[in-house]
Amino acid sequence: MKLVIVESPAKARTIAGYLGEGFVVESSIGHVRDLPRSASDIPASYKGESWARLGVDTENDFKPLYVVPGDKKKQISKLKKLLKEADELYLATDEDREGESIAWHLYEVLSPRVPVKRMVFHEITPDAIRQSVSEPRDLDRRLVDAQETRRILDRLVGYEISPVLWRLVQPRLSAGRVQSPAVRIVVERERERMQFHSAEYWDLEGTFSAAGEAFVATLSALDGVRVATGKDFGADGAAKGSGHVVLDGAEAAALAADLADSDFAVRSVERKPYSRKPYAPFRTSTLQQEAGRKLRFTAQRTMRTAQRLYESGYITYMRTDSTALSEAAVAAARSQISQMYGAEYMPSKPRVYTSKVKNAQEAHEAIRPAGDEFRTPEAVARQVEADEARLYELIWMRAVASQMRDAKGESVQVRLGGVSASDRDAEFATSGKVISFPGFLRAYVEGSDDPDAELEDQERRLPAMAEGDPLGLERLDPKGHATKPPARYTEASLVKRLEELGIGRPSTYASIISTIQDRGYVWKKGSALIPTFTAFATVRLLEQHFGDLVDYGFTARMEQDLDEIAGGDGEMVPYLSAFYFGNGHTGLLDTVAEALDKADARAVNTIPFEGGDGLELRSGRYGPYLQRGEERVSVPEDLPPDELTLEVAEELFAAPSGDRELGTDPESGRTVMAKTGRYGPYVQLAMEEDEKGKPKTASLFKSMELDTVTLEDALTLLSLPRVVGDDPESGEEIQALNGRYGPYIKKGTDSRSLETEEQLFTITLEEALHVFTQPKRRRGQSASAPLRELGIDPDTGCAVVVKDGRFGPYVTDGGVNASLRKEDSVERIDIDRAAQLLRERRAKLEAQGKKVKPCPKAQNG
DNA sequence: CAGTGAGCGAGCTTCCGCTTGACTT
Repeated sequence: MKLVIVESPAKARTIAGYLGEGFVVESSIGHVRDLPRSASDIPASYKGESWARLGVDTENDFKPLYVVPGDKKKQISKLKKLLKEADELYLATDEDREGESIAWHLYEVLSPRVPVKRMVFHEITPDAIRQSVSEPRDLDRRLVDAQETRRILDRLVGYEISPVLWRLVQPRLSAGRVQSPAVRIVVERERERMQFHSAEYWDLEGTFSAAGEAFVATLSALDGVRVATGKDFGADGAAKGSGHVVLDGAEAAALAADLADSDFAVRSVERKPYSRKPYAPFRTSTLQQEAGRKLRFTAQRTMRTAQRLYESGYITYMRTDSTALSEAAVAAARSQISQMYGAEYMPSKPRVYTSKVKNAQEAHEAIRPAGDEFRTPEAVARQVEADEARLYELIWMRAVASQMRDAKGESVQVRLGGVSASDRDAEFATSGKVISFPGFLRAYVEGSDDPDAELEDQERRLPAMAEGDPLGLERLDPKGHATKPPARYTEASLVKRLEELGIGRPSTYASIISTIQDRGYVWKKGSALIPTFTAFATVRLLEQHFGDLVDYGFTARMEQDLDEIAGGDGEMVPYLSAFYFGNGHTGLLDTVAEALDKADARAVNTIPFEGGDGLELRSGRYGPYLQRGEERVSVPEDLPPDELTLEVAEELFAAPSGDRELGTDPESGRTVMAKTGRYGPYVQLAMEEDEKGKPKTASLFKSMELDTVTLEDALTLLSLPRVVGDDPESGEEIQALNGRYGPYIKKGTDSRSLETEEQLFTITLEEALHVFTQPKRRRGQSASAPLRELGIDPDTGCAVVVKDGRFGPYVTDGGVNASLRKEDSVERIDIDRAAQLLRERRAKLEAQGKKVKPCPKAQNG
């Protein structure tokens, strides 16, 4: 038996059918080994290494530590079992950098004792598969090196720079070769919008008639000088260049009146043939863009739906950067064209699409209907769900249209004009388009991010006109226009931009969008991607200290270097060493150190704010806020940055967010306010402007909410502290109060927490005195009661127990404590594991030069 | 960012790129 391993289970099923008896086809389900993802993935024997967190031994030739992730272990043992029965192994993963690497990892993990062959194919057809079996090659170690270099570089960048963000911006943030430029693209667009000043300009829209047929034309020139359009204005709102005239509303209205009785005639008619080629079949990025524009799908929904179509055998592989069609696909498209649209829609020769995508690896075909005969959308719709049917139709239309003839027609430009009562020459222009042969447009019209551009695609007919023809004037309307800031990115346009820059891969476009949202860099309003204030702070830090990383050309340069490694003109270790330690330039390691040393957290988190003298916009621990002198006010997180104008800022200062009037305190006559502060929601007795001192405040109980708290609740809260009584021994007053850590009672400088907020009002003097006789202890915790007793630690001879603490469950021997790890649980942990954790903890304490407290028994003996 | 009294066990977060499922309700 010969064992063939491919990457995808669906592919394995198809190929198994083509190879038949004597072959078993299985899948690796993607990569089978990787650097440890998080601390819990690091084997215990490596935990102590200084480089364990990176998973790359930077001191020893960047040797990577590979582990088989938990979710892949089952598949590996399955493959191992099959390999025992096999007398030959074919590694048939994709023929690109990642595929070659998967093949190598499989080889390493399976350590086969039978002959191993590398087998590659680009088309999944019986012929292609049979041919590739008969023409195997060897593993390409250089290509594997290039992948490993890419993998390690990404790890070094991500895991060295992210901690800088934790220190200077916020914990849990992330930086990476791909995500950081993506965030920067969105931030830069928002910056442009923030700096944008709209310009107003006017023209005239005239309705004319020729031979009884009406049409519309726009004022294009006045006294021979071109009338300005949107393109003549800069982002600062000022007109740029010369040779045009800008009209304001009054001028436009005056001109309209002046032209009301003028005679108009056609001045020129210019006809041009019109022709348009179809679009290439889909690759991942264009599918995501079109599904976004036409079906309003997110990138994720598109990929999920395509995955189902692929698994059911309706379409070819959906993660591809190629627009190439196999011969069988071209034949299928052509036969469908002649059947459905007629032979005149079919070009004499098949169209060939060559990809212009940067860094394309082209391991697969374009995305198209599967098989040697395309199933019609109607046939597929009967068998699948709505989303799948719609996406299939889109894929089908695009693939079929790509092999159809060009659309043909004629476009016409008409100029017309007249002279006004005060002798001004006004020229108008209009254009039309007539399609004489629709060609591929019969099957497919591309969607657009810009609705105006989409309109252009429509046919527009004009009446028949010739130079010198007199025209009737039906009406003249002054039209005001305003220039608009560049549109925000959508998922579709961001994917397009990333692809243009060669950043990211087909398998990751959708997850890039998810990542930048999950990390809190970007949020969606409708389909627009809006950067958060955190994103501004992060991008600014990265621009100032890691300019190379967020440079849009970084990935392209890396790809060139990887190509050199793959081609034998470069080597991994010197390359990584230069990148990390530096070589005639500053390496990553020093750049990180310098950033930590020089960057000022306050400056980093301050976002430039136009026009606000003495006004600072900052991203802080509690979200974004504005500061002016001593005054501070929160900025709502869902306020798009470009809407934060000086005017809005003033409004925010005037009415701090979330404030609510609850009513009047009958005793003092003061207004009772509910507010949100640094420590959460609270109520307050308002004070007059000129009053001195501080207003009385009280935190809400946990059971209350800011939106629902009543005046009665507020008055109860504000009645605290309550005097419980006097201590008969010392004479000191005992008070019940609500504080930072919840309800408590206080006697002089001594205090004890209470169990419930209710007790603040019900506790008696006797009960309070009893509470004071007890030792201080944390809320809700009976005096250090262990969750479990594990027995005696063989290392120390002390009893070890599991306790629950602030940071979750931990084990302790009375001297040293150690938190349970992700892979541990209170129920399953045993004494051996606990002893191991304690050993590790002791070692770590010693390494940090801290004292290791011995456990009670060791102390005694 | 409103201001009021503890005592106590840290450890982990993060990258990019391949590929699918899932302890249960």
